[in-house]
Amino acid sequence: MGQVNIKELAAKLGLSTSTVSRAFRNNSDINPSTKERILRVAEELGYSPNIYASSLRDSKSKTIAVIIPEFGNNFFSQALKGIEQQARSNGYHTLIYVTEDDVQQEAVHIRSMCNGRVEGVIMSASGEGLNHIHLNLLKEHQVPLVFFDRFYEDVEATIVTGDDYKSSYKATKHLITSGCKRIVYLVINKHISIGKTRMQGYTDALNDAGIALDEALIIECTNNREEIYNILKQAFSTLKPDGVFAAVERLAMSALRLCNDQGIAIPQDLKLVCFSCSDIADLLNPALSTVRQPAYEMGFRAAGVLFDALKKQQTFTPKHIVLLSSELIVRTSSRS
Amino acid sequence: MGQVNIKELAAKLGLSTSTVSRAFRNNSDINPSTKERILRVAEELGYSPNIYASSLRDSKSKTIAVIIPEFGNNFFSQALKGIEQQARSNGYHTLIYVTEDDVQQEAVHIRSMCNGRVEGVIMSASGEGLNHIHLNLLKEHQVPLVFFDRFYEDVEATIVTGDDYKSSYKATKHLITSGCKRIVYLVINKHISIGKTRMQGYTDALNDAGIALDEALIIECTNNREEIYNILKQAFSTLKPDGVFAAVERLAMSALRLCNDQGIAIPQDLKLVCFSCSDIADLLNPALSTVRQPAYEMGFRAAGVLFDALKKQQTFTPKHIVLLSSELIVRTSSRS
DNA sequence: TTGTAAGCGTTATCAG
DNA sequence: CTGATAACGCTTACAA
Repeated sequence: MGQVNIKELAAKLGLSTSTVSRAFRNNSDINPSTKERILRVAEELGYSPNIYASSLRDSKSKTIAVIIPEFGNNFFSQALKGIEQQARSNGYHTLIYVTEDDVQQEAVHIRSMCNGRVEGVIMSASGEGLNHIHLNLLKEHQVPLVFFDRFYEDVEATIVTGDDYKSSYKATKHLITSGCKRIVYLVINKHISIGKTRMQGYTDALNDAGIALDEALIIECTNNREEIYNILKQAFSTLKPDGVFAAVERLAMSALRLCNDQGIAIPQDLKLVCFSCSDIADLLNPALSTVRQPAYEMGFRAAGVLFDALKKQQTFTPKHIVLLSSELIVRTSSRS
Repeated sequence: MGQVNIKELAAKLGLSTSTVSRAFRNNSDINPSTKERILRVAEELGYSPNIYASSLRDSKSKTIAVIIPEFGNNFFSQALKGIEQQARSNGYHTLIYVTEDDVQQEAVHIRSMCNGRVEGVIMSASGEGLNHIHLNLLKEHQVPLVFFDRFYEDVEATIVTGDDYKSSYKATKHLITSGCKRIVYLVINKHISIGKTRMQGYTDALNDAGIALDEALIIECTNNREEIYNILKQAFSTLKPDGVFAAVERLAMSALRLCNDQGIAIPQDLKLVCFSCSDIADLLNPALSTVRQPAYEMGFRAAGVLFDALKKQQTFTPKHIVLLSSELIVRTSSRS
């Protein structure tokens, strides 16, 4: 690095390193004019304190990490936006890690965070509810953790998530009252936290309406667009559903595409509702009924919880769940 | 931090700190069995080398920074995905900074990167082409920089961007040959790099078709959905356009919404084409013609350039432009 | 193959 | 208000 360091700067100024150091802190006793002179020359020389030395000195990194399962969908980018904004206004730096839905990756990332790199972690879980000893590392290293959206139930940490059960129940009930009898549930993985919770809302709504649960109507998909399409094509042709409740946006989009291709009329032949953070659901053909999660707010709040803990010097966040309510927005795709 | 350090670990093992340190490096001379024993006990005690101490020692942070103007749109999340993936496979950490289209913020972020925090920067510019002395800081501190999408022409760095001029020309020409006579150009800011380049394609296409440029048809919008809507409403009612070319997705979506609301038939009354990375353009009402930028690839390539430079120990990236071609996908919204 | 020791750039403490 | 000094935890010559 073509870096000037504090020693050189001090030498050039005819001062000690301590005095120079003080110029960069706000609380220290220092002659205002000395301070000003130091800052001016520092500016000229392009000096600023090496953060690794500082961090090493007082084990503060002013950095948080965000771990998410995937990237490039509306939900996570909006949540991330909320987190980043919160971090920025708290003067923190934000490291971002993607797991691609792989718990192994998650573990790798977590491990890389236990050497003081970050002061706290915000994450949306990738795994299934078992196998997360890797999170104990954070506890051991006293790095506070906050979950958002997807979480591990047995890990002690604050959770900020949506009222998925309730909204799923509501969405399913809405389909039922709109006349649907054979409602399929589309999900990536019915065992992970959100897939599971949302399914529970679905099954309970069916149950309460006196509709027997047909396991065949629960369709597990993948993350790949072509695969999803083919799975749905196959499933729709054999199952003849008249309603679709999709746990994630991507699945609903493929369903929509399939219906358009196959001439299945929405909402006449089939009604469709899904979880989605898309801001153009109203422009789709037909306009899509959605359960809209407050993604931005979720990120913002989760980060807020973390920074509160950090301010209080807490080494963990209390086991506590913050439920943000989602909104069921009925549009053409599920009108009766 | 409840951190074990190398000294304690060494003591517990009856070894010196150097030997322990060697166990964590791959190249050093060390007895394999000693190494194994060290690693095992380290695991037990939850030890891993403090990265700030390491970074301080050999001024390597294994971290890059990404600076983007905004968050939560398809383009940047996909680009980010490409960058993150590249970083991950190179064993680097990724810091993310958002400027909210504010050059001041950009400067603040840049400044915070010149103390060794990062080894390189990938950024999409927020400013207008002047006023970027703040980037000299990176050069002074020998931190290599790569631009993607939006750049500053006078800054020496590699640029990875789309062939915006060509695609804009093509898109506009397509509208013209589809019969449009009064094509409006929607843009957030016609002076910044992409807004400007895309406008050039638009004006040249008009020109080559013998259509006189009408400045009134260039409509500058904001970033706010309601404001955009109102601006367009006003503009459309007075200008009566029969074609729309939007420099960014968001503007086209508002145009679409407006037309839907006002009963302006697309493509009969008005044809619409826009830059967009949406993967559901085909599902819109009507299916939207788009210029699709290779966002993911752009991020991936930009990061690739940076890591190449890093591997070669270069302190800068050469002034050089990589143009990735966009694809004009004609759908219903602009069919004649 | 292992140990010793210097030093990376800062800052808190203490003394002046 | 300013200066000297030790320490943060690690790595790498160099010595053994």
